Amino acid sequence: MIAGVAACENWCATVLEGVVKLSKILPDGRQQIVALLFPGDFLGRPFQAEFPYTAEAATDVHLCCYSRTSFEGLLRDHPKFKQAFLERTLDSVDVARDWMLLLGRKTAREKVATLLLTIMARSAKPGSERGNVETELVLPLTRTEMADYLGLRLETVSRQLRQLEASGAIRRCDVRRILVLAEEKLAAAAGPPDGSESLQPSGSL
Amino acid sequence: MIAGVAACENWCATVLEGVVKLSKILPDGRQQIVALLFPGDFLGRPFQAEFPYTAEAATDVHLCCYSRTSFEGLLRDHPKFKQAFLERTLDSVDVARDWMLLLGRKTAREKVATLLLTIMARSAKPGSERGNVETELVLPLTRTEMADYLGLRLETVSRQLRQLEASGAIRRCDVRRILVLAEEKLAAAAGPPDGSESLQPSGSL
DNA sequence: CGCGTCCTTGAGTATCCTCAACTGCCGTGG
DNA sequence: CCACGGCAGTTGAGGATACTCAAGGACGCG
Repeated sequence: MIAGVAACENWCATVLEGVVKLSKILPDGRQQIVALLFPGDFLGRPFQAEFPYTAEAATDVHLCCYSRTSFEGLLRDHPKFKQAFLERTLDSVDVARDWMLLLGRKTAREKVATLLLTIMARSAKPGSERGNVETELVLPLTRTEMADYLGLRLETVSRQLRQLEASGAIRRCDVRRILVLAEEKLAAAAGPPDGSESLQPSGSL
Repeated sequence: MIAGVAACENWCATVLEGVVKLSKILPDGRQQIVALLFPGDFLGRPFQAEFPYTAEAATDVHLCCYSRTSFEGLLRDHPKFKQAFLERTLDSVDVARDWMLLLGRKTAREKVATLLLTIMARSAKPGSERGNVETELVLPLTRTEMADYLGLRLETVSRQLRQLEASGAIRRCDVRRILVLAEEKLAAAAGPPDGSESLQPSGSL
């Protein structure tokens, strides 16, 4: 179990529990979270000494760690494993580019609503078939982190959450806990769906 | 040689000449260019029937095309090739995430300056060792396309270019041709460099 | 109890967007 | 040959969204 910032140059890991954020930080303090890693996601950068991000635990995290070189050996020796890793990496590209659309072209309202839907989708247990009942979702991020993920300021995130609540889409039970009252309203607030929806949101890097 | 929009579901290609833009388009018309493909870059999405982007020629383009399945066969049968493709794909993730930082956290000025530097770097001939002389660079994009890549409006791009000219960093010879008078000024306008600079800008997807 | 962190809310503002007019260029066709 | 329309770009005026700054509340911890 690890909490805090990790260097992540000579090792890789699989997230077992919790959420890890990957971010880029400018010298002047501006920060952009570039990915959220949920259980099952891979953390690391094979075939390169430099790890080009800052990895930080967003919640308490359990990792399954291994050395970078041994992971590279695994990829070398097991074609099927390598194939799976390649497909995951291709998915990571798609996920990053989806987020580019959000960062570049969506309004603050749409950004926040999209984030809630994304967290809901990714933190759902794979097996649990949820009906249309109200879903409670636990935010793994602070307001500042949400802002850094969405390209907004924390005050803006706070205000948009309040407005989503006013619209009846959600209810803020608690700072970290949000009840999704009307998923369709939330989806509407998230803006028009991209024409080419990817099927499975799996495989972050 | 191909110009126009391509479906790109059952084939892949390598860009031989020209520039291809990959974009995501929302039903309401909002558009985000998610990658620019220069000569040597790969175009396609193996292991998936859906191609999740719109590919469009930004300039006249020469492609080396092959069927998706045959490319997948190549990956299957040639581990070294697969390795190279995997590393390129990993680089693509990094490139996309670098751009996320730009989209989420940079000002209009910084965005435009960064774009110019990026285009300069990517369109430089690999062999040509350029001294500190003034470099002329040819934009492969219209103002609208630059805006769609940067998450701005075309008017804003136009104004920022004028201001960069006023600052003495560049000179607009022509709508499409820009003379970089002072690369260090341009770099300054592009904002603080990211702490973890990747070494080679190669390998888009 | 006091302090620090996170969050909320308000007031004022700046950046970037919207709308609109105008220019230059180019290809078409009278 | 020149008029015309369309497209790309520039520029200006005005406005909206999101930011900045600031104050205050809630909560946890020493």
